[in-house]
Formats: sequence, C-alpha cells, structure tokens
Amino acid sequence: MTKLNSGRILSEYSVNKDKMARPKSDDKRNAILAAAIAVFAERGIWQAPTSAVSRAAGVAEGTLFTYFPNKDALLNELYRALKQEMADALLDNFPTEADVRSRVHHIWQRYVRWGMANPAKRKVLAELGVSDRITAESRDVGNAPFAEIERMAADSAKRQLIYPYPMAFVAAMLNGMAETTIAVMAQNSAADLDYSEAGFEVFWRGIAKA
Amino acid sequence: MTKLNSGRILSEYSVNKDKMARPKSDDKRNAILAAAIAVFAERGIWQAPTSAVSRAAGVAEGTLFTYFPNKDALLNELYRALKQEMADALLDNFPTEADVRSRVHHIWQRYVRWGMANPAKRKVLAELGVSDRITAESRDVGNAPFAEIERMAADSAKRQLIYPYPMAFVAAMLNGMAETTIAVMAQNSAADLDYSEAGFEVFWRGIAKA
Amino acid sequence: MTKLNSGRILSEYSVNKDKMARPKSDDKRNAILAAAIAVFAERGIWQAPTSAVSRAAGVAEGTLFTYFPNKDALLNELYRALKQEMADALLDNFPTEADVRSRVHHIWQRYVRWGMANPAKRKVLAELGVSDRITAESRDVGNAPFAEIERMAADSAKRQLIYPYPMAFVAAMLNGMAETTIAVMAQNSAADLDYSEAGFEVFWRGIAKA
Amino acid sequence: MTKLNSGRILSEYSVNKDKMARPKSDDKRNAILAAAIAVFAERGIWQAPTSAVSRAAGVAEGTLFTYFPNKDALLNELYRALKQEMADALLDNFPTEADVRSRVHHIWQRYVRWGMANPAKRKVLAELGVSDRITAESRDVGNAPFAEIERMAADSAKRQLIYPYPMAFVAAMLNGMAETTIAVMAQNSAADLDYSEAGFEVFWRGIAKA
DNA sequence: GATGAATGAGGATTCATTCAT
DNA sequence: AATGAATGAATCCTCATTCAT
Repeated sequence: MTKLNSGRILSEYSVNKDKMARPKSDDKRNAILAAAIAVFAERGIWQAPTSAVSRAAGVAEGTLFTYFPNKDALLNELYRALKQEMADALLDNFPTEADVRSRVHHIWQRYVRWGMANPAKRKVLAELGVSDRITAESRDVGNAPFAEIERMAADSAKRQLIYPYPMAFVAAMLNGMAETTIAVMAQNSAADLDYSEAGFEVFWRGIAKA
Repeated sequence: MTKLNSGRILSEYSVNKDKMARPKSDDKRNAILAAAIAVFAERGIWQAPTSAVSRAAGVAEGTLFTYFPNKDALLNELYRALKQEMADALLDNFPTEADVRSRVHHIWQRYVRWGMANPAKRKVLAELGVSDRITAESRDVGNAPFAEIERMAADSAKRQLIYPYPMAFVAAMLNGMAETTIAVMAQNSAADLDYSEAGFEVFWRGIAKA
Repeated sequence: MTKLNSGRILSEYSVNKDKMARPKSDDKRNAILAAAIAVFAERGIWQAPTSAVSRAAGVAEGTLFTYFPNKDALLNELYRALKQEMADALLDNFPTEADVRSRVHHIWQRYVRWGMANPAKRKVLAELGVSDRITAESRDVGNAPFAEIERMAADSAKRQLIYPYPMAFVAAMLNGMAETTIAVMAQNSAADLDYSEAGFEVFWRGIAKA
Repeated sequence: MTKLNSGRILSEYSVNKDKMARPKSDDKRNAILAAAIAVFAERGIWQAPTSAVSRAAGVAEGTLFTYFPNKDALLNELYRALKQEMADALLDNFPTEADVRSRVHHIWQRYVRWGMANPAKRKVLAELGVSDRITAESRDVGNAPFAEIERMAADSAKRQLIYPYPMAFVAAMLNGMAETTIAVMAQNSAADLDYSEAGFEVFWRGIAKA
C-alpha cells in the first residue's frame, strides 16, 4: 500500500512482460527511487549527481536513464511517488463514517506521523516542492490524492461546520500547519508537549465553527 | 529602511578611504545581491551559474568573488539580507502601544504584504530555507530579528491572552500560516476573498483565548 | 620492454571483460601519458593545461579524468612510469656475470644513452623530480627499480673495490653525474669529445680504488 | 656582499633619485625578492600566485608590478639574484694565492655550505633551473659569476694538473656533484659521515691527475 | 536490458595584470 | 609611487547523457 510505485498505472513497460527478454524491472525502478531519496536528502537535489543515485541503487550509471529519460524526469517521478506514498499513509484506515472532526484529526495525525517517521522523504519533498523542475502536471498529479481532504472540507463548509473558506485554502492551511508542526517537533526532540495534538487544536479552532 | 544592507555598518567599508585605491562599494555589493535574487528566482539557486549573477549585476565574473568568497557565502549573505529586509518590513511602523491583537495583526499583515510584493525574494528565500548550504549560524542570524514576535508571544501567553504554547511554536505557526496564505494568494490572483484577513482570523482563533 | 606501462599488470583491466561495457583501455591510458610527456616537455608542467594533454592524446577532456582522478595523479603516474621505463632501459641486457666496472659502465652508458634519446622525457622527469606534487610514496616507487644499482654498490664496497661510502651516496653520485653529463652533451651537440665516456671515467676514478 | 641585489647595476631607476617624488625603493624590491623565495619554496613556483608574494612582502598586489613588469620577469630576476648571491658566497674570502686543490676545495666547501644553509633558496633555484621561463640571457648572466671557476679549470688543465676536459664540463661536474652532495646531506640529517668532504674527494679524484 | 567508458558543455574559482583613486 | 578593486581569460574538474560492448 505504501510502496513507492503503488500508484503507478501498469504502463507500456509492464505490458507484454512475457514477450520481452529482460523487461524493465519495477524492483530496479524502485531501487533507484529509494536511492534517490536517500542521496538527495543527504546532499540536496542539485548537489547530488545521478551517478551517486545509481551507485546507491546498485545499478550502473546508464541504467538510471533507461528508467528515467533524464534527471528532471526522475525528480518529477520522485515527487509524484512521494506524494502518493504520503496520501496512502493519510488515507490508510480512514474512518469514512466518523464525524468530521475525527476524520480531519485522522488526516492530521497521519500526516504528522508520516513526516516524523520519514525525515529524508520529507526533506526531499520540501526541496522538490520549491523546485521549478517540477511541472505543473506533476503538481496536479501529486495533489490529486488529496482530493478527499478537499472534498471533506467542501462538504463540511456546506454543512456550516467550518468557516466557509475555499476548500483549497483550508487544505493548504492543514498542509502548512502540519508541516510547521512537524518542523517544530523535529527540532524539539524532547517532547515537552504533544505538539501534534497542539497543532491540530490550533488548526481546528481556527477552521471550525463553535 | 528596507534596503538590502540596512543592517550593515557602513563604516566597515568607509574607513581609511583616502588610503584605499578603490574601496569596495556597497553599491556593487548590493547590485550583486539584487542580481542574485532576480537570477536565482528565475532559474533556481543551483541552476543559476554565478556568471549569470555577475552579468546581471553588471560586473565581471571575478568581481563577484571579491565581494563573496564563494557561492555558498553569497547564498548565506543573501539569506541573511532577505531575512533582515523582511524583518524590517514587519517592524516598520510597529504599533508598540497597541493591544496584542493589533500588534500581531500588524506583523501578519506586513508579512503577507511583503511576500506578495516581493515574489522573487520570497521564492529565493523559500529555496534558501530548505537548502543545506545555509549554515546554522546564518539561520540564527536570520531569525534574530524575529525575536520581537516571540517576545510578544511569550508576554501574551503569560497574560493568558493566548494559549500557553511554547513561544517558538506560536512564532513558527504564524510564519507557516502566513507563508501558506501568501502561497494561496499567489495562486489565486483573482481576489475572490481577502485571504490575508482570512488567514489572520484562522491564526488568531487558533491561538487566542476567547 | 620499455613501454610506458611495462610494469602494470594487465589483468587488472582485463578481468571480467565480457561483463564490462567498454573496459578502460591501456592504449588510451598510454596515449594520455605519452601526450602528457610531449605537452609537458614543450610547455612545462604547470603551464600545460590538462585540456592540451587530452587533445594531444586524441581523447575528450573528461576522458583524462577517467584514467587519472586529477592532474596530480597524472603527474605521479607519469613520474613512476618514466622512472620505470628508465630502469628498464638501464637493466636491459644487463651483464650480470661481468666484473663490477663493466656492470657499472653498462648502467652508466644506458643512462646517458636513454637521456640523450629521450630529451622530452628527461625534461619532464627533471621537472617532476623537483616538484612537490610528487608524493613520497611515488618517489619510493620510482626509486625501487634502481635498487640493483645500490645493491651493486654495497656489494662492491664490501669487497673493497670501491671506497666505503654509503651506497645511497654512491647511487646518488652516479645519478647526479650522469645527469650532468647528459646536460653537457645536450648543450654541446657537436661531439668534440665522447662525454659519456669522459663522465664515466670521472665517476669511476672518484669511486673506485686503484 | 651577499645582499640580494648586490650585483645590480645602478639602473635607470636609481638615477636622479632626488628628482623623484617617491623613487622605487631597493628595500621594496628586495622585500619582494625575499618574499618570492619564501613563497615559491613553500608552494612551488607555479602554484604560488603573485598575490601571495606581494602579501608576504608586505606590499600591495599592484606594487609588485611596478618593480617587475610581469611574473616571468620576477622569476628571471630572482634567478639572477640567487645565482649572484651564491657566487658571492663561493668567492667570499677566496684564497687567490693558494694552490689549485685548495682553491677548488674552497669553492666546493662554500657551495655545499651555502646550499645547506639556504634550503629555500636552493629549492627555488632548482625549480627555476629547469623552468623554461628562464631566458637564455638570464642563464648566461647567472653563470657569469662562475667564470672564475672555469678559468681556474682551464688554467689547471693547461698546467696538466687535471685531466684535459673542456672547462664547461669540469664546472658542470663540480656543480652537479656538489648539488648531489647537498641533496644527500639534506636527506641524511644524522651526519654519520662528512659528506661534504667525501663528495669533494670523489670529485677531485675524478678530475685531478695523480 | 545492463554496463560503464566516453563525451564535452558548463561551472566555480583563480590569478596575472590593469587602472582608478 | 602605492594601493587594491576590477577584470575576464584560463583552468581543473563535474556530470548529465550517449553509446559501444
């Protein structure tokens, strides 16, 4: 469920698998993506050469380019994969039937938990997020899985449970505040406070009526 | 007041002027920083060669290195300068005597306004913020001017006007939420809503008692 | 026998040939070393850019760096290769069974002959010899092949055929005097005298008893 | 007597001293030459920028170029100055009336002593000696002071005291063997042997009849 | 498909030299 | 003459990408 390419549509590469002598392997593709996360997190996206990624992935330099036509493509695929993985984490075990606060709380809590559990991925995602090599299309694709959250916001707003802000705004706020919360937590390793809950309360008070 | 080198002591460079062949000029230094903002904003920090910066600044390639020993130093100086400029903007005309809400509102409003007015600077600052070339010292220096905000938060918490969260947390939240607000505004150029005010309300409701 | 890489084990590069895309070629490596000699001899070690070497070798600029990690490494390898080549020349056809004088004469004569036959190599070796980019290890490796000469000196001294100087001293003297002889010969192209023999006589008289 | 520019002819620069506002000072010129020796010895001639030399000399970067039109000129002047200084050392207190062996011994001994006492100068001179930036004219000028030695050799040869080798050859041998001796001494700091005397004996036995 | 050597444009500096002060 | 900032060509090396094996 949270595997890197869990969201990948069986593409032209996987079709006719039995006809190909040695088909591109998802294992190798995933190894490269995983290596990219580790290497990019440590050295920074633009400080890390593709050769470092391929080395970390245990494949040859050239092999990387049979899976990703160029570095930009790798970055974009990585962005999508990470976004997807995060979405999977957020919606895993989602309490569809619970009340709005519970559902939002679930999202929030999973968000923070994932961020704390995957510092490297978070770091890379942050860098990718501000990079202009990520295409608009990638951003759309990356945000798609978060539609559920927006839908929830829209629905809740309609029912006057929360303030009638545009859903994109509410979603962005949740995102931004959760990120901030994670950042604060990451810096204050000594947990003098349950920042996750504190952050959620601030968010909920800010957004929900009554 | 919001000039890039507002925080620099002039005399550092004007001393012994008559003994100097051609003193390093603050104009040139600022031209380079300004050019760096423009170039980095357009192409990304690591996609932009220093030669593009020097060209944009109207100086020779080598000249950049008489003002900044290397690219990392330029990045760090730029980070500090931008942080300082922002702080200047936030505290400009600060209503010291007003009530807490007004003062926080002033900060917030100036934050968002500066961000909207300086998209290039904001973009570069975002990239610099997640870059690991910015030293811990630079981060400290960069955050120092924001001490006032934290002080206010601490004071307010003591007076039970806002929830008793660690001041660093409150400050981070203001920062994160304002950033989010700016990002949303930047994307929704059609102002169907005063996002700045909306954002502030969410923040204030979340943080303030009653 | 006197090829540049005569001392290199071939298998180092020929192992697993079938798994390699394009194995590093000794030809290319040697072409670079040969080009380095020519270019360095003409322009001087530090006046000659690596690009001139790669161009002369007929390879791309970057290729040089797949064979030598940096210029210093190239210099050190070159030093070792030249030292080795010289040693090969000295010991080629060495009359193991002849008397001491004949054996020393052989060394001397080959030394001078090689130096006269390879002015470029000699020039480069001279520059490398005084350069501080040559590591102590390289110097050791470079001198190793000349052990035979020292051994001979030690043996002869023991048998009271030559004065009881430390063998390192005798070896250094032979080296220095041969170099001087070559230098003189190189300047006096008109051979009014067999300088090689003259030099040897001076050396032998100075070193040998009776 | 052994001052660096002791051999410098009062040139156009020193003429009309009283007419000039601030004449080029020999002090400054010598400071640059001395600094060049120190810096070049430590870093190597082509690894050391002129700026390092001027800094070591305590003058501005540009000042160096009012005394030496360019780096090559500095190198050549330095070569000549060092050669001159050495010659001064060799001929200091020269026993004009003594027998040939004594006079040659004086030269030899002073040579070795100077070399041991001035390792930096020796190192630089060695590098300059093999550099192709030293013009033929500089070499001539540099060798001129050693004419005395050659004259002695010629005279001695005529009187059949030494073998009838061309004087240039004998001089070169003395030079080469003394250099070798110094090098050996420099490496064997523990003086298990008076290498200077040993070297001289080898030389004299090689060169002198009977 | 996998490999890794080959490529060469590009990039951060360096540095001899010039020149405004 | 002295200074040191300004210059920009030159240099070593990196790295995304190609391609022979």
